[in-house]
Amino acid sequence: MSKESKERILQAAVKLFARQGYGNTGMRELSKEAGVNLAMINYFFGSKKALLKEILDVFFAGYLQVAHRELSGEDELSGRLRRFIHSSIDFFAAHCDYLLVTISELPHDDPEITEYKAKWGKQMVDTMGVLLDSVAADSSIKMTMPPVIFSSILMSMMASRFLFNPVMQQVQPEEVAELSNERYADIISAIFSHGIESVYHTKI
Amino acid sequence: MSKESKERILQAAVKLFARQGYGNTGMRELSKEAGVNLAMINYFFGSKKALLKEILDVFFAGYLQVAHRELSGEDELSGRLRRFIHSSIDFFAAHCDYLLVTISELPHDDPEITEYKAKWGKQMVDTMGVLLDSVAADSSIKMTMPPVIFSSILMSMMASRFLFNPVMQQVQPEEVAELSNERYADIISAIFSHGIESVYHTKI
DNA sequence: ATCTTGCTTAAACAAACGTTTAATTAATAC
DNA sequence: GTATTAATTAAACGTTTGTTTAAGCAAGAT
Repeated sequence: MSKESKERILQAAVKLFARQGYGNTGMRELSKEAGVNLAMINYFFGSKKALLKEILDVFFAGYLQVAHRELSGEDELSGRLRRFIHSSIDFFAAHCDYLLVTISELPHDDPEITEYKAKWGKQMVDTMGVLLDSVAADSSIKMTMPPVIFSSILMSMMASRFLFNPVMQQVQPEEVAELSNERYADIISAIFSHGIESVYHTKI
Repeated sequence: MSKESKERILQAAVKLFARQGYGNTGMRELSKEAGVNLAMINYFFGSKKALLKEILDVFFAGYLQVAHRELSGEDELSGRLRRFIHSSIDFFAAHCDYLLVTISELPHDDPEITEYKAKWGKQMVDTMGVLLDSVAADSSIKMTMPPVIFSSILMSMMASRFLFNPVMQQVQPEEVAELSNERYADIISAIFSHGIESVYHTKI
């Protein structure tokens, strides 16, 4: 039952942290949700905070893999960008709770977690930076929008659907449900690539 | 000292909730930060959760006022959109901690808070919906991107700078510091308006 | 059969949690 | 000056927090 228990704890943690927040979720509630004894959580993960770190690791490691795959191609930029956005949104949809935990805990500056986020953030920016290199080979042009800004904007556009979903679900449930991830990815792709074109005065 | 104390509590709460999260912040820590006796918090606000509600109210009420002001004009769409984005980012910068608290707590589904977020979310979408009406008078075109999606995307683009700032500050401190809010607003404005043009095949 | 290893359990730990109480001080009204 | 209201305080309320302990259990190895 070893692997099963550890996995169940992780699943329960992602679910509860996403819906209630890390700080608002207790370990007893967590152990009950996972159907596991309280002490098993610290047995497998060491501490509550380490459990959060594990979640961040799983999310970033998985997503960086997706990003590398889609951005490393040698075909034309517009196709690569479009594929990247579609795959990102697919990944976000498949790991929605992981995404919500990550984004919710992003602004908090727990000294233990901060280095984690910085480490992953750097890799994220480096990975998406190759896109920017393709758009603007000239470094003087690239100063217009440094990689950190470029990445943040694209990232938050892609994540917006899932971040605001809990609220928007209540505001206009039908409209949200009708729009597929596919079409959402198309919209983001169109807005971003045409928008970027206008910023760099370049055809993508 | 009445107004001073209540105000100091609110300021301390926004600061700590933004940096540590609502659930990770205790009332004793809060009272110490505010330089006020522990019991004063519940004396003025009733409960910890009511304090969070107050923060959401202050942020949304203030921001909706800004949004109404900038979107109610009768001048051409492009100017209105640009002004709206600039004013939004100015407001976000001036109330950064409020924004961070709001966004961080947005995905959590505390039954007491959910109705609050839905109420404000609806007003938000209604307000920004007038923009969409100007872009796409034809309702069949508007179905391409319902108001909830339109609002979410624009909102998260404008907020991205402040959401990711704590991380990006560590990744590329100089690049982040060099970019003014003014130029950031210009970038968002350019990306969004040209991007939207491409989605609706309309000149804004 | 004994030993070892990994998993699971119930119970306990001190510390911190949000909230309430009752008493005291400060300010305002009559 | 006295009565009334508002603000502030220290102390205690009962829970719940995250973590640790020590004992028990199953399974495979020697």
